[in-house]
Amino acid sequence: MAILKYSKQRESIKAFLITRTDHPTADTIYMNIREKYPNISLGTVYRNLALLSDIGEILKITTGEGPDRFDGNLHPHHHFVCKKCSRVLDLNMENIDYIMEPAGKNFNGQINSYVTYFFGICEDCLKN
Amino acid sequence: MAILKYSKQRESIKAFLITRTDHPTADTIYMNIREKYPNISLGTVYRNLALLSDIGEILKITTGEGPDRFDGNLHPHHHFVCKKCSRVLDLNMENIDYIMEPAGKNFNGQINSYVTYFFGICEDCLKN
DNA sequence: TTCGTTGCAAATGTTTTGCACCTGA
DNA sequence: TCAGGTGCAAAACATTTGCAACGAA
Repeated sequence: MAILKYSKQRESIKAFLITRTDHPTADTIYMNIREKYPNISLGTVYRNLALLSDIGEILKITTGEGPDRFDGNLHPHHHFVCKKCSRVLDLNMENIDYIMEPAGKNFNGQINSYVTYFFGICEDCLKN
Repeated sequence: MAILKYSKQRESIKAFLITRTDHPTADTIYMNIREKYPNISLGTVYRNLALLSDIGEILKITTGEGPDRFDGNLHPHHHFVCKKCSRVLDLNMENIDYIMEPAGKNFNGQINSYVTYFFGICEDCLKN
């Protein structure tokens, strides 16, 4: 990978993601960054989101429901997706990395990582 | 949901998926079904894949790398995605449904299901 | 006859890319 | 200076949808 140069757009995307816990989509990020940098383009947002998630400074969340979402929280955690309102919530659960051990049994490839998404109905949707 | 009527297109998609263990994409399925039904349209393939996965007769696999894939194997299992060749393989591993228990702790919503994808390098790619 | 299903094509939604210009180091 | 970054617009992709005709029950 090439050497990174500073860019205020990239910094601002990263800074924005750190302030949010709702895992916004590229478009939501674009709308928000535009308030500070009205000329930023959606392409730049996508390019930087891809770059940042490639180098592990943010997380890309692909749930299978709707567009990708992004997360600035690097603390290891898993996500819950509400089937009703599509909200994505952080789960405060114990580490389950041990599931990689049974996954590697009877398998001759090399397992390096995993993702888990939990689905159901969120607290708010249960009430309404 | 409305009452289902028989359709040879839908049957043939389902039958095709049962013969495959490589989790084909909608487009691959389309290409293959076309050999028997040259007039089938890609829209019909997508409609039936969505329908079949809605009623639980097939599985939709969204790994975050490339287009969705589909699986006719309903036996509970998890998938491995090769970061190098993008192949999706079945993992023959013990049941890990117990991870839903820790996931539900400290969480007030209702968790009904989960998916897990394991990533790494497949056996073939390790050799080459 | 009814209503789910299909083929076709157009539209949609999301993401990527080419290119000329800009900017950080 | 120069490679990386940006804005813009077009393109690429994957998927969905409207509609008139078709076909199963």
